[in-house]
Amino acid sequence: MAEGMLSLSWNNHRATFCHILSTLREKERYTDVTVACDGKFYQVHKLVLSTCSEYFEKIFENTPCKHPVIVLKDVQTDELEALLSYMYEGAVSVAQNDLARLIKAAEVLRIKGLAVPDEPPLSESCSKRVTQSRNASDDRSSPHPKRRRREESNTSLQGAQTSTSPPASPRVSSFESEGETHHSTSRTQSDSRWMDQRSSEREDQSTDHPLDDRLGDHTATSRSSPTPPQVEVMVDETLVKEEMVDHVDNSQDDIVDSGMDYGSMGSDSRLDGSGGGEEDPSSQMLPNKFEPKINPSQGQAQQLPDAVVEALAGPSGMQGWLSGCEMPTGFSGLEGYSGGDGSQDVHPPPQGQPVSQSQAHQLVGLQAVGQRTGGSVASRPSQVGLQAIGQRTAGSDGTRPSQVPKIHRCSICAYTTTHGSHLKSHLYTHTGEKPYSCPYCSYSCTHGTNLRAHIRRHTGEKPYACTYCPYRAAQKSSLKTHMFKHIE
DNA sequence: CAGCAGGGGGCGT
DNA sequence: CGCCCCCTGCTGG
Repeated sequence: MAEGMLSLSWNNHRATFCHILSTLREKERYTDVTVACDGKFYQVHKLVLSTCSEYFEKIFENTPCKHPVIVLKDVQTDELEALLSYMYEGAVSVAQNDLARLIKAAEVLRIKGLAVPDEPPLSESCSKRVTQSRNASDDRSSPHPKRRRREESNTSLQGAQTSTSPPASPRVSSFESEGETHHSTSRTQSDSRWMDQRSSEREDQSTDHPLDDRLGDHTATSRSSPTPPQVEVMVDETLVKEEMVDHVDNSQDDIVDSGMDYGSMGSDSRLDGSGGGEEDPSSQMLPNKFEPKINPSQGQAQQLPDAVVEALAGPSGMQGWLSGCEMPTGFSGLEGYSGGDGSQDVHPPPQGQPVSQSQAHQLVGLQAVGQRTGGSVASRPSQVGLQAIGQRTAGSDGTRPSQVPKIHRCSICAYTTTHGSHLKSHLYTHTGEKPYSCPYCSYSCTHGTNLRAHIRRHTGEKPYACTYCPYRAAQKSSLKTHMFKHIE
């Protein structure tokens, strides 16, 4: 720099940034997006999500509302929590058995560094990609040149990979070219420090691995290494890189475009974090509590082999699902945020019913990780999560009987109504949005009627007068009660 | 009494 | 179909 110019470097910038972000998340401060997952709601920041995932980035680009709610269906809460920790802190600990699931979820959400290469500046990546794409096959067979992956266990990996003949992935990027970057410790990047762990990975992203590879990979890792249950997933670490590499190529773009189901709606603050398909109305307004911990028990439920198998099957099956799901099941991409009414015109089978076989299949495919339950997918309210939050259905059999009143169903809970607008207000109970604000105080609510009743408190208005005495009540029910006195 | 939430009906587009 | 309004029931303080 020119003379007289000083380069000020904040040594702890990265650590501080990470810490503050985590803190903000814990305190749910400045959060501007809610991620709903299997009955739980997580208040997070668009900035962080979009920084760590193109998927989220696209969602936000296409979602005008200020505080969208993204409903994730094929991701389980423990996975989401782990991924959030990963995004906010750059690292997360995950049980080895859960790794496959986690990666799978990361793929779905296109989490950089886990499922998607943490792309370096475009110009660079593009050029490289082009040149390398041709060599994809080569890379595939030896994708880890530079990874310092756990050398111990990867022998089988390699075998598996070489044996597979994957479709060439469009997303090849081989930053493998040695020597590219090194550790994130370089000072110049201080601004983006909190993310740079990931960025350091880009060097190894060879996204061209086929699913099969992934399979092999997982199996190998999970089985061959009797290692401790906990695997440290550090972004800088080889472990992650390896996984990432393997997963990257799953047509993530498709996912983004066709939209996993997510619905978004405006919401303010409080969301029900109580989980479970059916919401207890009384608990709905409880502040959402973020649970930073990965739930180990959940992870255990699924044996590794299964997870691996699913992981394998998932991506490939998913594409079809994704592209086809929109129409048939009525999943819609961005819809239902406060601007609209959140209801979807779909004809999904009501609980537990008739999803056509093909649809069922697709649904199954969508349950990326863990919950592939065959035909029963649609039967559990909580599993409907992926669908846009509000949905409507014509007939239970999906045939749309010509004049049966349309049923609008909430896909978060079992609530149904024939009134579209009722669904809308009902959804407020899930999103926490309270559009009606009192001009006199900070009170706000979800019903205009209730607001009016509330305002009477301020105005002192008591519209309900007793016909027998001067008594007046602010609530009709009060007058009713009062009238009993006269009747007696 | 205050607040919440579901249901029904009317009206305008 | 969406919006608005009203009614009602329930809960908790």
